[in-house]
Amino acid sequence: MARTVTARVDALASLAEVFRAYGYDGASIQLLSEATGLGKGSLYHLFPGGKGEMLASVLSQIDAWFEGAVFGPLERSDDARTAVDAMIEATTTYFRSGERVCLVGAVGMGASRDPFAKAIASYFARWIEALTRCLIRHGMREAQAAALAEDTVAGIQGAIVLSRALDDTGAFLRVIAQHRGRLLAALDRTGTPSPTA
Amino acid sequence: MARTVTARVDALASLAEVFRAYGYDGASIQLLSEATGLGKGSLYHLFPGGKGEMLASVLSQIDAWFEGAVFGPLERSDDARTAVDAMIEATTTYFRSGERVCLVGAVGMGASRDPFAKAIASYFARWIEALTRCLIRHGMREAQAAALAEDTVAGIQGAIVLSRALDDTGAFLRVIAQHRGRLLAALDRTGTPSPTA
DNA sequence: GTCTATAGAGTGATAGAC
DNA sequence: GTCTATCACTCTATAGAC
Repeated sequence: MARTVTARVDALASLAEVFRAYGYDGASIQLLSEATGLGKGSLYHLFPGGKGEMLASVLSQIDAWFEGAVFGPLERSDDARTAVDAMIEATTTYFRSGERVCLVGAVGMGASRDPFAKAIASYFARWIEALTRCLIRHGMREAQAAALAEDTVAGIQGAIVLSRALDDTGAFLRVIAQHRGRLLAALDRTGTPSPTA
Repeated sequence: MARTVTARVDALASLAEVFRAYGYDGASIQLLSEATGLGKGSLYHLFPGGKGEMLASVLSQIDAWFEGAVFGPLERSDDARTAVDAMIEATTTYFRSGERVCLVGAVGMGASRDPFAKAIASYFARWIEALTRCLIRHGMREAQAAALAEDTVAGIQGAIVLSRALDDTGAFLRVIAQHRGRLLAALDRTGTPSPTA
């Protein structure tokens, strides 16, 4: 049992890599088998639901990572400026400045999204919610916070699309910098003034 | 010969629909054949390069449409505010408020993007360039115009990703409204002042 | 007849499932 | 490793315009 759980977790990183590189349809069982070093039989033993369960598990692991590294910190922070900067840094690192596709977003754009639609929607809803709450706790009006959060999350996704399309991580970094600047500027105009009191 | 050209053009719309719905890998020749109403033989006669040539032709047709409906008008307009609004409206309609995926962006995120990388990059580069020039012609500083244009194009792509993920066209409309507001606000702060002179 | 557009059975390879 | 389904693609045969 423990071995199964460990083996599953160990496999997830390799599975994620393949899904990211080839998409859901393009990721063949053979590729997944080679990447994990597990035979086809072992893969189906670990993931009886087949390829669908493999992707679902990967998406769930991604969601958990973001919960721990991005969403949670946003909600728990007591300084919105630091929290925003931490989010920017974490996502820039995670998405490798746009070289690395957002698997959740990519699956959502694809043909086979239906079985994963709930997981995809909740990932983005959670991200927007966490950022919104962070901004509100800083004193921002709810409507503005929600709009800004939605805009920022969309901007990060767009930055990935654009930098992949142009094959230019600079595009990602520039777009993200704009969003960071807007968030910090809006915070400066809000509630707690930074140095002055 | 003329018949061939017509048949090709007629087929492109159906091919595009299938590529959009199923992605490049997921779009089987059988699906493409059913959607166009053409037998496999006819498809391969019209597109000797196979599926790759079909997608390349579709991308090229999309590019041509945007050139005529978006990029060109942006560059030729003599009022930036009107031009920005026209771009917003054209893209909102074209992407059906985010229900319709951007095929160019989607292929760029996918595994089989390599053969189409040039076309994808030039589509986005052209869009950013056209918007940048429109803003510059209005009097905006080049650096600000370029940053704003890049940010806007990324934002539109992100809005599509987000609204598809959340299955909510409202997300698209809200994000696009934010970008429109920022463009117009920046224009108001620039060169030609709107009513006052 | 010639030629082009068409259809669709047939090819080998490879998919996912077990 | 085995199984069946399906993949992209080829090839042959034919229908109709001139």
